[in-house]
Amino acid sequence: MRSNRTLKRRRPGTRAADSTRERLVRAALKTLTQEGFVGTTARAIARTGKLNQALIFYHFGSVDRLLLAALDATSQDRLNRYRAGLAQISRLSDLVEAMARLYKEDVLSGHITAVQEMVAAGSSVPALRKEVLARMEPWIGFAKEVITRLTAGTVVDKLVPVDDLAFSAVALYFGIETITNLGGDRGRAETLFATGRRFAPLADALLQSATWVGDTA
Amino acid sequence: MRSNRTLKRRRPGTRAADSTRERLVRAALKTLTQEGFVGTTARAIARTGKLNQALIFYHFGSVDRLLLAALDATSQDRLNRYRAGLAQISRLSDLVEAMARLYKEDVLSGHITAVQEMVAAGSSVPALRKEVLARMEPWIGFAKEVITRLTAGTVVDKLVPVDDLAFSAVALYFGIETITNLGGDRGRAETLFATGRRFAPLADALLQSATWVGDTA
Amino acid sequence: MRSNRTLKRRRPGTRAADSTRERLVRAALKTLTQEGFVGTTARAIARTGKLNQALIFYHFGSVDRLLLAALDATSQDRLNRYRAGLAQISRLSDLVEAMARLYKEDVLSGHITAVQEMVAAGSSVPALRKEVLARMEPWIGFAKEVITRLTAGTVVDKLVPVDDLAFSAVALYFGIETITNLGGDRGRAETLFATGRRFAPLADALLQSATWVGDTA
Amino acid sequence: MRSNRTLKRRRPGTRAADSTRERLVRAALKTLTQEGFVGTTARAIARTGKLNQALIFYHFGSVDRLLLAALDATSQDRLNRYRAGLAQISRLSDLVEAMARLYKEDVLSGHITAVQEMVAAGSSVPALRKEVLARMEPWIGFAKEVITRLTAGTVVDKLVPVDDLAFSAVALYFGIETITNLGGDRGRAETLFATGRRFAPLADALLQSATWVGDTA
DNA sequence: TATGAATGAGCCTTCATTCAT
DNA sequence: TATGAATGAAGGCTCATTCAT
Repeated sequence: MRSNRTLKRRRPGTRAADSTRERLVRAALKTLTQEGFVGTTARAIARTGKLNQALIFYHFGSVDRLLLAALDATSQDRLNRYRAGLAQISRLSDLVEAMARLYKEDVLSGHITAVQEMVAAGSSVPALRKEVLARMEPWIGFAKEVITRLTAGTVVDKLVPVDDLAFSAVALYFGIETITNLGGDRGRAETLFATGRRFAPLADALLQSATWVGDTA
Repeated sequence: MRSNRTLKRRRPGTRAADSTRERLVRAALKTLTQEGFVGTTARAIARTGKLNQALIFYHFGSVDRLLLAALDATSQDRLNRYRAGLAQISRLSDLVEAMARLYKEDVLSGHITAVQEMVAAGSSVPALRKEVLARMEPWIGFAKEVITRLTAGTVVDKLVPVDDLAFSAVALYFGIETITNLGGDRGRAETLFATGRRFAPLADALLQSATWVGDTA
Repeated sequence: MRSNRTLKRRRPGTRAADSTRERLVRAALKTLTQEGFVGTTARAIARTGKLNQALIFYHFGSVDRLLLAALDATSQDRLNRYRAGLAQISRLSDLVEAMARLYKEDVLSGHITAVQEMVAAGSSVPALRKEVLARMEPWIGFAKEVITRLTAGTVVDKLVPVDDLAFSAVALYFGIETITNLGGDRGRAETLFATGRRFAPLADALLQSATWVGDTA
Repeated sequence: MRSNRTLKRRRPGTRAADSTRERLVRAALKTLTQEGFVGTTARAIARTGKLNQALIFYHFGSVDRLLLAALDATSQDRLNRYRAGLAQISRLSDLVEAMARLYKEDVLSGHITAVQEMVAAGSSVPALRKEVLARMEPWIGFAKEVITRLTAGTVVDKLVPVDDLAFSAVALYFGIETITNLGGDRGRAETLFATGRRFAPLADALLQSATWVGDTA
């Protein structure tokens, strides 16, 4: 079984062959979304990318490490996008808008499915757990930042532990993606965004009022 | 690839051998929690249950079908437990208490990990998706019932679509379990329960007041 | 592999259960024609006859022995039919007619396919060879009888070894069946009969004249 | 069941590894003659050729496809031999001589047994039928050529459909081989050749005279 | 840097057969 | 006489990985 191997380091000279590495990463991501993690074998990846199977091992040492690298790449890329997209946000209603936009990007690019597949893979394969978890942490940290910013000076900020909120936010996000991926339809997720959009203004108002109360106290 | 097979029906006469079926189901569940889905091979299950590998195919026709049967069994069992445990609940604070208790049961029995593994498997293996999803629906339905009961006559009931809440609740639950399973530590989930416990009374009060408001209107 | 086992004797009391034996034999024959020898497993036979798999072993000791018994039964039955059908024949033209009729019977009953499958099986499975061959010999003997009768007093009788003719006749017969079975169409065999029918009178005439010549000599 | 699989195409770059392909083909052929079709498993072939089992699947995709490739190879090879050997033949007596020589070659090389095994396999395994039949057709075509040449200008040519003769010739050939293979002794086949040798001159004379008759007409 | 070939382990599944009832 | 359950062996095939070039 592929995923029982240990994750040994290996990384040949990072010169011109980077394009091959990139092609491998892209192929891995694509295969992940198309075939699911269990279908993402060395052969399948190579087929998807029209590459030689052995290149996976030459460049990444193992399939798992390629997959992790792919997760890294996509995760980094998306995190940057999210940082940029949410940088100026200070109200829930804006947050919802921005998130809806970013989520749509994720869906279209297929990246979210790939990431979700890797999270599921983390469950399925003990050897991957630690590595996958490590790649989730930045997201929790980022969620924390955003939440902190948005709730600064409100009751929420004072009463609710941001850690819990951040953890829950990320968990909810992946939970939704997991079920969505099972059903193959994005309908429910989109409905959720719509609902969120409807309530954001109200929540913003509540947060505001709560802030004043907090201030007078 | 095991999971590429179709899921053919099969079920030999259900007399005395039921205990074998049960042992197989238990072994499958145990293997799922111990080795992860990818490690839950026919051989591994047989080893865990000290059973002959061929029995899996005699009784269930395929590994996937055994796994699904195991999910069925555990899911049914737990759903009953949850129904019973939450039947009398009408306040959030009670809900949190009850959930915390049930969750602890789930953790101790290992059932929650097994279920989570199967949900992840549903992602990883396209052929399993539909089946796993079908087994999630009852939970969403149940969540809807509970939420409906708890929010009856409050603003929430009037404003927020229960479907969205139910879906989110289940997604959050599995999202939390997924990350928890990655980390191998229950700490974060427990912290969450603690936080929930702290806020439930407040939320109850808010719901109540909201109810009055609604009444006067 | 089923067919690697030795053929041990076994035959429980031949009382009322004969009907079960018969059903098994019929099921074996039917499976042979429908699934081919390799598809004729204990399970498949049991399924075809809606019988319990274990009965095969109870009544016949092994799948191979059931198959051989089936070959016996069908072979005996058909040989009787052929004997009866060709008993009064003394001319080639009559022979062709009779054979065409018998062949049609064989085809309709499916028996010929079953026999052919067993002959092929004899090739495929060394352990079956001797047994199958033994069941072919009566046919060669019968062919010899018929040929002897038909050529009695003709040149052919004096010049050509009847053994060779008989052997060739049977070989031709099974050769035709083999190719026919591959193609799934009886067309070629029927064309052959038509041609035979056309030439039989001529051949009869030749034989006759040859007889006279032989007589005068 | 091995033979239930579909026959997928596959053929890796045909450079240096051709010798492995050849070794596989040879091993398959040898196993076929030594163990019979049913005993010709991937493991058995690998053992015979002292090759890694997985090579079969690497190079041919499936056992059945290797077997078919083996049949192709041997069939092509022998057909060429037969073409060459019978190219100059214009009389039955020469034909019998040439055939006897070629047959002996076939027997010694074991090729005829292998082919016969595959023909039997075609019967036994529905999935192989079409493929095996397709590989028989060239032989029927070749037989037609030879028969046409030999009977050109004779009554036979005018009266008997060559198609029937060709079909019968091939059927007889494989029928003989089948029974021979069952018995494990070549005696009967050789006797047949001897008889054929004895009668060929007579038949040639008859054909000739028939020709004259035809001419005068 | 790339590749075709090769390998050993392992997987799911099925088979013939046996056994207790 | 019949049957459901069980078993050990084997089968076809795929996988991750390595190797020689």
